[in-house]
Amino acid sequence: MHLRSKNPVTKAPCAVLKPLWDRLDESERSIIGGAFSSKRYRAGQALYLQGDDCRGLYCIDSGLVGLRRSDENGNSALLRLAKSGDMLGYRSVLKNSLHRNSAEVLTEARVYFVGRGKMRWLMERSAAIRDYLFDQTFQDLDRTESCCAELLTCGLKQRLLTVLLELHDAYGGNTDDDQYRFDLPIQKKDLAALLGTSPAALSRVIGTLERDGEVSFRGRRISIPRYAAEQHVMAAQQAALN
Amino acid sequence: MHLRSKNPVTKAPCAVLKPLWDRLDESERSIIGGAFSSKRYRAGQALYLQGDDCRGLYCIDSGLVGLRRSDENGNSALLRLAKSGDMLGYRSVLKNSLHRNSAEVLTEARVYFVGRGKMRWLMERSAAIRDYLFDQTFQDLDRTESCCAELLTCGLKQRLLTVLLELHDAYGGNTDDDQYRFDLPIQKKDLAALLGTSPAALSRVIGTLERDGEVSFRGRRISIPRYAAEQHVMAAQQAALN
DNA sequence: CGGAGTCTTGAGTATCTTCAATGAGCGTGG
DNA sequence: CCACGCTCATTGAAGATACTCAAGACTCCG
Repeated sequence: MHLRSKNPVTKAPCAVLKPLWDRLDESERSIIGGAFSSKRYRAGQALYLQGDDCRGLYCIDSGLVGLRRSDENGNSALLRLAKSGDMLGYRSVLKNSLHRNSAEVLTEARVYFVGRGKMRWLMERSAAIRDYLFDQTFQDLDRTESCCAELLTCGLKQRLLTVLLELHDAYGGNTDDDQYRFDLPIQKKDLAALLGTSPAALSRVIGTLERDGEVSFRGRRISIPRYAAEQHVMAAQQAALN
Repeated sequence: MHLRSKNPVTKAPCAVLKPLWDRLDESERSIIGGAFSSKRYRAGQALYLQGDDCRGLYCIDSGLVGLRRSDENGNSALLRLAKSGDMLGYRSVLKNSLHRNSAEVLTEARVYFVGRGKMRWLMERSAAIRDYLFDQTFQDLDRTESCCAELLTCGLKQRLLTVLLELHDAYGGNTDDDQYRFDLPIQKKDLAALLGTSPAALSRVIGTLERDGEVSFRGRRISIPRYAAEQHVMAAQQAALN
């Protein structure tokens, strides 16, 4: 991008590290700059599998990655989607433990990687990096807790709407007219897994929502009437109370 | 306990801080020793409410505290139980944010408190305290994520068994004979809220489990046949893959 | 004993699962 | 280009699961 882009010290290695980058001093930057390698993944590949031991930290630059947990009965669910800017595996790095989830690439993705040795080394040197990871952990906890709360209190319909609006925010569709529009970036079977249900049930729920005019699917193109979206967001915000 | 127990520097102010205490040096101990105040709560009282701003950190010495989240429709659920050794509110302290959940005392409890100013001050001084909180956050995240995964994949029956076994571990009943036994420490309506269901549904589920011989309720006294418990635990452990 | 809160039970309904069949989309190889 | 196989998506039907509302029973405590 920039004129001096060949100098590794002047730019963040990937978008995900931009906020961290700004907090680092020159020497920290030069250390971290060379620690990352990057790789492209196609949909269907896995960054790591549940039960693997931890090789290092993955930073998603582009694409969508699903975190899947499977149980003994073959049941599995997507705990969440990770998108550009998210970091995966930092817990296993810091606790030196096995991965508790699988990370599977859902849409073609570019991912940056730091081996866990380097990662630990960086953690010991830089308070900025420690603080940054601490913040990330808090964010993950908030998100997971909210997800948990929604699972405890809401039905499929509401949860589907929540996920769709999150996808809309993340995948910035236009909100020009009176509809929120965007393209569903993942397959419906993955959307179903994210909601903890079957594709069949999802299909039916979408049917009833369309009948009620709360959402419209045309192929992958999704439209949500502004009134329905805002009503849903209002409720969620009021629940969070801030 | 010890001979010199009157010296505040030599003993941890409460059980919850024991693991932290062992990591601190003399000066850190003397600082933190005077920072805590303690208070007894009766069942039904609240430590704080969802939407309150954060006064400080609560450390549970004894008793059970439920973390409840309510949404706009009056629906509410217990996200989790906190027991002796757990710390509440540290996220709001560190992020300077509002409480996202209410903390209500379910059984008579003793709780230690540190104001958020002191808390921050301590955080800045002591790396041991920071690390300790970081660990706690990780544990919370793991627990919440597992809860979320279970909600996505399991029915009421399994979730009830999981909660009962957790309570058994926490509330140490005897495992002398071929039954896991303990007293249900909370009301059934709270147990229902913890499972995200109604007392009515819970009652029915218990009925079917008793009919199948997987659990037995006599008043508050609960017995779980060893084979049923171990089968359930096995499955869960296999799921965690470590 | 009375009252409040808690727990159980019943009946009807809504939601979700499972299995199976069908259809739609897509890439491969003839 | 089309036939084939594959995965994904939808739909139907039957059954299981869970929810709501409401009535009644139980328990604790004054």
